[in-house]
Amino acid sequence: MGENDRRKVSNPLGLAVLGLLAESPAHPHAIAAALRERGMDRVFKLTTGSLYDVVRALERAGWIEAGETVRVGARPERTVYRHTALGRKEFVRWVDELIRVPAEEYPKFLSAVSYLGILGPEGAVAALRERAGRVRAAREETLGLHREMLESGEVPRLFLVEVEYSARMQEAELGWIEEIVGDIEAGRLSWPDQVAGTGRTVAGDQ
Amino acid sequence: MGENDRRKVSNPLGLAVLGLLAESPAHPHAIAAALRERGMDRVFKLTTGSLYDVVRALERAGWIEAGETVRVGARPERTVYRHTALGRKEFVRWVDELIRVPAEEYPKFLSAVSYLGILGPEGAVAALRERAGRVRAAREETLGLHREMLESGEVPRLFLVEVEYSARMQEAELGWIEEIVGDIEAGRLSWPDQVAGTGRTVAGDQ
DNA sequence: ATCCAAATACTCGGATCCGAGTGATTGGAG
DNA sequence: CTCCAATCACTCGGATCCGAGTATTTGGAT
Repeated sequence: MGENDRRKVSNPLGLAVLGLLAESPAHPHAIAAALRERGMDRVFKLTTGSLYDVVRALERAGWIEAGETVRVGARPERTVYRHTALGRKEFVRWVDELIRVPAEEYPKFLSAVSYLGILGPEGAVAALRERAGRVRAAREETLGLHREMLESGEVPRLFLVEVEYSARMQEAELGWIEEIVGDIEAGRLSWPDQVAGTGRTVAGDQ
Repeated sequence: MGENDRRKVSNPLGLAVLGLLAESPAHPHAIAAALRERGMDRVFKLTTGSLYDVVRALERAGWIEAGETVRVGARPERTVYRHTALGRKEFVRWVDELIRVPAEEYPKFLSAVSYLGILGPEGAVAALRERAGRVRAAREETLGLHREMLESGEVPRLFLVEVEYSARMQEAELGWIEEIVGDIEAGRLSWPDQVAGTGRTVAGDQ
C-alpha cells in the first residue's frame, strides 16, 4: 500500500503479533486476548479477521511458525505459533524503520479541516468546540491510565512512552483548535464569500 | 471500516471528489489532475484505482451523477460527473462529522514507539534522531509552501488551515522526540534488562 | 439437574484498495 | 513528414481487510 511497501507483511498488527510471540508461543485467539488485556488495541487496529490473515502472512514470510495443534476438550483445535530467529530479527528491523522514516499518513481530521470553510464561521466554531471537548475527554482518560499504570509500579515508564506520545499529540491538537477558534471569533481568519454552503450562499456583492 | 462506518462512502478521497465537483463538473482523470495540482494529494491518498472506485461509489449513493460521456478526438470517452443536491448536503454533513467526532486512528509511528525498548538505549536514540531530521525537513517544506501560498496573495488563509495544522503536529512530534531523546541520554528513562534485542541481551546479573 | 450467558476458536465471503497494465493520441524534435 | 515521449483515460485482478456468522464448551445462577 504505502510506497515503502515491498515489505512482506504490511499490517502493523503483525508487529504486535511478533511482539507477543517473542515472549512466548500462543495461538491466535490467545494473542488477541493478551493484546486486548494490555490495551494494545488502542495502538493497533485489532479485528479477528485481520488477525488470522496476518498470522498466515507472517507464517508465509517465515517470521513465525506453527507448532503443534492442540485440542483441549472437543473445542476447535488451536494452532500454536512461535516466532523464528528470522522473525525476531525482522521485528527489530521493522520497528527501527518505522521510527527512522516517517510514513505518510492521511488522518481523517486533516481532510476535514481542508474543507473547514464550508461550515461557515459559526458552524466551524461549533464543530471544533465539540471536537475539543471529546479530545479533552480522551486525553483525560489517556493520562489517567498512564498515571495509574505508573503508580502501580508494575509497568516501567519505558513501556508507556507511546501513551506519553499520544497525550502529547492530543494536547497539540487541542492547542491548535483553541487557537483557530480564537482566530475565527476575533475575525482574524476572514471568510471569503462564495464559500460556506448549506445552500444559502453568503450573498456577496455584484 | 471504522465503527462509525455505516456511511455510504467511507474513503476520504470521496470528500475530495465531492469538493471538486462542487466547483464544476469533471471527469475522473481531470479530478485527479486538479487535486494533484492543488497539492491535495498530501491530504488524501490518491491512486487511480481508488479514484474510479470512489467515483462509482459516490454515484451509487446518489451524491454525484454522470452527465454526458464526451469524446474528444477518438480517445476513450470521458464520463463527466457533476454533484447532486444530495451530494452537496452530504458533503457538509461529512465534513461536520469528521470534525466533531475524532476517529480512532492508528499511526504507524505509534505502533513502533510501543516497542521502542527493543532497540536498546543507543539504538532508540539513533533511530529517533534520524526521524527528527526527516520530520524537520518535511516541516520546513510544509512551512515554505505555506508562506509562499500566503504571500502570493492568491490563496486566502482559510484554505491553508490544514497546512498550519500539519505543521503544528509535526512540531509537537519533534518536541516529544527531543524530550524523550534527552531523557534517554540523561538516564532519566531506565531500560529494564530482558528488553533490547538483536540477540545480545544486555547481560544483567544472576 | 438444567439452562443461559459468556468465553473459546475460528471461517467465510463481500467490500475495498490499489498498482500495474492497456491502448490511443497529441506535440514537438529532427 | 516521421517517430517517440508524454499525456490521456481508464480497466483489471490480486491482495487485503474485516465484520458477521458458526459451533462448541465452560461456569454459574436457579
